[in-house]
Amino acid sequence: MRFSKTFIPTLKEIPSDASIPSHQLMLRAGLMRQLTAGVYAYLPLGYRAMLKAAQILREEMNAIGGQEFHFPALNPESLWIQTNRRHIPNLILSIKERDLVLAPTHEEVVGWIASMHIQSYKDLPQIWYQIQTKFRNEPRPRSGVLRGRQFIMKDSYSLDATWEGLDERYQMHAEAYRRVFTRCGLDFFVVGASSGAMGGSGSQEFMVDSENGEDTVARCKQCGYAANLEVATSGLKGIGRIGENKPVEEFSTPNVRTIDELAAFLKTSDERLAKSVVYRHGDTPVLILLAGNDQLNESKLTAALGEGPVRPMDAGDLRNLTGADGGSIGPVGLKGFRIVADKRLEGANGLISGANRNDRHLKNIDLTRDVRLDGYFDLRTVASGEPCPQCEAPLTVTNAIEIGHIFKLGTKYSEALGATFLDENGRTQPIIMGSYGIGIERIIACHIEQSHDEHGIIWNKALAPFAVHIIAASMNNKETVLTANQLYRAFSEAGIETLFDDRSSVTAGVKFKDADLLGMPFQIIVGERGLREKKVEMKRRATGERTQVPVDDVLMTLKSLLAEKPALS
RNA sequence: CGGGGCGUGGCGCAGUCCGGCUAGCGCGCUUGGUUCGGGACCAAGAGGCCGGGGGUUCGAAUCCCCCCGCCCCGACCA
Repeated sequence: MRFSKTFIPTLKEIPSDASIPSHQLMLRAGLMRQLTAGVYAYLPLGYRAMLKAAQILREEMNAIGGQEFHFPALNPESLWIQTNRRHIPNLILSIKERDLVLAPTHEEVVGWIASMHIQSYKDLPQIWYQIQTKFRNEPRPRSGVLRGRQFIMKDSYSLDATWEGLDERYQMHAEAYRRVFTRCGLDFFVVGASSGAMGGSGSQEFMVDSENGEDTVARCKQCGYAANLEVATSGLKGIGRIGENKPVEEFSTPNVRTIDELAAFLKTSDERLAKSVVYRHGDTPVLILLAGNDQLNESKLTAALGEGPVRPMDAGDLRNLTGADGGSIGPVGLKGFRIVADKRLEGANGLISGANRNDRHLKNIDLTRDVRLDGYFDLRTVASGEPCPQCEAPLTVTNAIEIGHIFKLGTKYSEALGATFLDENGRTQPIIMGSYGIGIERIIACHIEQSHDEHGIIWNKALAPFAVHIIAASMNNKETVLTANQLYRAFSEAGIETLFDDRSSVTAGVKFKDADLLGMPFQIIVGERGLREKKVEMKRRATGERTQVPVDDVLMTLKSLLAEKPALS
């Protein structure tokens, strides 16, 4: 395309609303503009990049037998009431004038179609996918395109007759996703994840390391263990039992509120101090016991307690129910609470915990003797440096951006929607589903996060809006214009996507700056200087390396460079 | 939803505390000329309900009240 006829509004200065590199560059390079919080208009250059990602997705989805659909974004509200997802907090945006909602995902629609037309095990398995705009009632959009209220997603759904089939479809997706992200040139990794409100039996996330990510993951460099902090575990040992088992004894702890204060007061480590944290699970008060100063992990707590909302108990309720304040709560003699403990406390004795009287604690607590527990669960949050659960090497905890998520859903949605089939024995069974998503904008933004410098974007060949950027240094020089035009035509005829900066209104300097900002993999600079020797300059954006190439050889040279396959990771 | 910041030509900002001439600066834009390989120069221009509403005042971008929008931190995150 000719630059002079293409809408590429570049910005010299950094827009004040953008704080992370990908956001700044997507605006500066004219890929997109923000309409309102979390909603972006994609301009020609940005949309081209997104189409590149979408095409890769199509190819890889088709390769595993996926069939492309286009489901409606407008859904009847009733469909979401049927699956009990209408009122999940911060999920659905709705239409005021009708009982319609904007779909945040498409399990419901898939289930609806399947319920009508999948009748026999012979109709299964199926992989249905689409690339479509999703809407979400995001409370706080942020980081440019990384968390928006409207975004484009490749979502696919597998339908199976057996659990083994689901495993197979899930595995196929995992592999397809690896190929997709590899082809996109992303440096990514896979973590075990929580299935959260989606339900289901297993899930993994595809992650990109980034300080600007809002997910936190624990990883082991030695054995490759990786998990979202929501589910990550560590090899930290339980605190076990100690020899003497004295009777429980109350003692005074004036003004002690936190575990650290208690440890300081007692002049001991926090090892045998049991921290009590108080929550509500629906209407049920719950006391959670943790070893020392371990941090409660709410995702794990939610999973352990089962269906229903989980939230911290407010201070007033706590006082009414226990007669004490936060720092003095404990499990012994506590009435009306469900009590759960972290696994590190399994069978422990000799513990110190709150006495349910302000400024008083109890010592010599034996969980097996003194407390009516509802069980031990893994409830703590892993911290950096703790031993890996698989190999004991220290774990590192870092931020990451989620670019894909795969779920084994099971039968939750098919049951709610009546999506069943007849098995070989003529029995009605719910279809076993999986769902799999990849955010298109996130692919683009993550690539830019991973591939830019102080001058601009550095596109890889797979996602670049154009493979080549021809710069006519001067449009006043006949020879330059002629050669640049010839090359542009030759490249185009050879099927090489080319952006030709043919602007006569700006100086060469502006074109060079824009070319670096836009970041196409190869720049071909046509100018008087080189043409005296019948040469043009070829610059690799990634390395800055420049070479003089005879005009007659440029096409061939480019072709071979563009054919180079990136190393598969 | 809690905390913080911001809102002034297309973009980036100053002016707001302490009210006062015609609301400034840089970039961009238009026209003419000179330049022409790393964001050129000269000259002349265009472009503003100072986020919105209400109030105080002789007088409001500036003070007071209400509202809206955007960004950041937290809560939340299919």
